[in-house]
Amino acid sequence: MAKFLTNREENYSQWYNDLVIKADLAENSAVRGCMVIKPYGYAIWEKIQAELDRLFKETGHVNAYFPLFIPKSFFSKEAAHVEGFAKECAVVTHYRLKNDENGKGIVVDPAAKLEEELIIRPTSETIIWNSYKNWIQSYRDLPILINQWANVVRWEMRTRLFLRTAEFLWQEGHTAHATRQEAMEETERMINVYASFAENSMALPVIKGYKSENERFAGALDTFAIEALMQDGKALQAGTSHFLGQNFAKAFDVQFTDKTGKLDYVWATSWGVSTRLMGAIIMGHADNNGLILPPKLAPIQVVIIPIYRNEEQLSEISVKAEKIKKEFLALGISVKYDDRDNNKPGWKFADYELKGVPVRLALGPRDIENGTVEVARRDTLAKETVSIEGIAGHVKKLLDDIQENIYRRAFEFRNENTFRIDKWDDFVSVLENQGGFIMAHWDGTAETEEKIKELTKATIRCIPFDSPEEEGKCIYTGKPSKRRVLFARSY
RNA sequence: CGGGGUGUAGCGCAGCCCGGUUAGCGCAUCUGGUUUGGGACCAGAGGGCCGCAGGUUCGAAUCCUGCCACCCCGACCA
Repeated sequence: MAKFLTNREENYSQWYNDLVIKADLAENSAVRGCMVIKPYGYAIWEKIQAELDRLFKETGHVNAYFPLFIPKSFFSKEAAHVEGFAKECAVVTHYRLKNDENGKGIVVDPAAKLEEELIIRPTSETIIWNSYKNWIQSYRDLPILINQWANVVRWEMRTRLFLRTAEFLWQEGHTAHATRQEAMEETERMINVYASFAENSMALPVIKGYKSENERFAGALDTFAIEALMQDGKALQAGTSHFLGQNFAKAFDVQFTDKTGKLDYVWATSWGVSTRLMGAIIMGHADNNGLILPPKLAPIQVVIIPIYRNEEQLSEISVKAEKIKKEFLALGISVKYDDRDNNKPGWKFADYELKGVPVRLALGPRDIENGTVEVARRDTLAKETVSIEGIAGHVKKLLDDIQENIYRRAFEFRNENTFRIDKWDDFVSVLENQGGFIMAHWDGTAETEEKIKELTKATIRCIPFDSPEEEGKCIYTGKPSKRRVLFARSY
């Protein structure tokens, strides 16, 4: 089986690329590093969006929209921020084209040079804080809890569908608060929202923690992240939440009068997840037969495939199938009845497996006769024949079961591939031979972190919130350390 | 951005080294028929600016130059 997919064990990254293309999620476009997200892939993104949007609103946030373009001068107001993003910015310098004088197509009109160049947003802190300046005068104007769904551009050297593209879709929350504590609470709240989304909806266990100074967001005082382990033993940063302190308020001069009448700078956070989550879902669950979508994010949760020898049988099956379909819809289960006659059932079975549809029902003459239906689950590929009576309830439970099972599977995989390591040689050999998460001591210096990265390509993914205090010696320098941190090679 | 590879029908590829009839194969597509419980079969048909732009030549998919895109390995990064 799976003769259309590269084997995962043979070539992991080719397997990933094949899967994205063959499951019809996305493809490369004519523009370097930019992808076309195809309807099936976009449908998954829409499910992700819908659930996250619900969670954001539940925690008091509202949506708004800010411009795609950021004047260059805004960008340079926060020093660390510009430093971090300068190398990957797309810049608009002109606003008009004209016919080439040699009659060969069109050229940029040099007369139409912009007074001030516009940066295509790689992230929106600066353009947003420029607005916040006008919105905030008093503590009564706070907090501001805004999220925006947008596209951003980061001119990446090397791109991969969903994991790293020059343009990507994301959401970015930008909040403003009266106190340090409130902003810190918000930063924590949102990393928790991301973590529970990852675990409950994406069925992927994640580790929450602080980023080391090196890995922090440009302009942040603290960055929290969730890190997931992929099947090839590499880590994927799945979401970040930043405590920005008063950096952007100071850069954009956003002050407010507090309850005591004193002027102070506003405290800020920002937080985001992107279409990269698609990559996490793929690499977290999929197998050699294709995608395995968590039922909660599957655009099609159940597919019904008719098996028939003639038109008569088909119409009989179709009547039954449409009836079942209604029962599913009544329970809020999304279902597709695939009665296309250009492919045989076996072809459809393989195709829906490739696309990761959690549950497949096959309905044939045998079933019509016996009042049964064949139920196949994508996660285990197990098949059973059950009574057609009460099928919707049965499948609903099965979907919950699949959601739970793939989470458990990913959880066990992560546990089996998380190592507590105290010797440098072991550290290197685990990274070389199997990958995975490594919990090891670190002396807390950026130099050591840098050196370890240089030698092993592993970085500190995060300092887990729940990493207990424990006396130890740095894995590389042997200097004293108070807690273990999470190392891994990463995407 | 450095090193390596690739680009020929919707997809996967052969042809290129050594220039020369009408550019070929498999899958897919269309038509007709037989089929349909794990990627069906037979017969026929359609589909090509040989990545793009220049150059060499009587003649270029094939040789040369430039550009574009993709893949792999580095540096950078969500």
